[in-house]
Amino acid sequence: MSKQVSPIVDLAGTDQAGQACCAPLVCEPLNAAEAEELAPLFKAIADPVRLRLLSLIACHEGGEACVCDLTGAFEVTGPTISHHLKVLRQAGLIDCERRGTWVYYWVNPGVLARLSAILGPRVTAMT
Amino acid sequence: MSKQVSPIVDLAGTDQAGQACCAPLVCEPLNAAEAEELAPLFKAIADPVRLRLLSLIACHEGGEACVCDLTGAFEVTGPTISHHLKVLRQAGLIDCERRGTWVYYWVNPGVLARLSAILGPRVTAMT
DNA sequence: CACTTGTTTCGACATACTTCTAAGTTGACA
DNA sequence: TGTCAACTTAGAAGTATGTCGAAACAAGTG
Repeated sequence: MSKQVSPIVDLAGTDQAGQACCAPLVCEPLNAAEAEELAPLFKAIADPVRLRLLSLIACHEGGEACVCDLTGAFEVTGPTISHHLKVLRQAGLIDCERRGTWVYYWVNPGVLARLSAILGPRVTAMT
Repeated sequence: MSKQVSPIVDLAGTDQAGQACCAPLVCEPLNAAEAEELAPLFKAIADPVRLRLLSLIACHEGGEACVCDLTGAFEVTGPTISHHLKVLRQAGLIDCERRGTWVYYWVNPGVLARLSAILGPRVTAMT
């Protein structure tokens, strides 16, 4: 499951072919395969710590944050933060890179947009 | 069927007071309280069966579905479906009503819209 | 090289979750 | 009233998750 830029990203929300892959779940029934694929993504953000981590990273200046910027904002230990970052990374929601002593994380906006589109009440047809 | 809007609904996505409650998490950092409140909602949809249940209910004609319409679509037993429906209901994502022999479920669209807005890349300022 | 700081991995523990079978409840109908 | 069908609740088993402390790994500095 090599992270890097994952292929999931191009399913951002604008369904270029009108495929069911991005239609809001209120528009047409999710099939089993789609549900099996989406559930782990929602599971990744279904934790208060991970939700805040995601938000902190996304809002941090430059769009990226080093682990040391994040650890201080929580009451949990470093290893726990590291574990949660790993979960988010394995889901494809964030990516990271080591630069010298520090490891920087940034959000993969396409995946987030896809989840938003799935839950969206209607296709936001704004070009 | 008129779907009895619950109080949560007015947090739909258009933040009437510019409150942090509805700003996308990529815009400003989620605080601990908000994260604690949102995580259970995401957890409720972080399961393939519940994701499909939600979708099946939302897409069913009339916007509502009886349990017997849902059970057949899954490989799990009736009690398991009932359990998942309860989880969705307790999260506020769906509501139900007994009418005679059958119990009908419908989606609370406001809650879904709120989650979508939280994940959304930017406030969709379309009036 | 040794030492310090930043970050991840490992192993363990308690808690929570998914699913099942069995039994209970509610309402329709003969 | 008795019986059947639709659902829900209760209890149990197996698995997954969140958290920690200890230890390992990585990179800079003296």
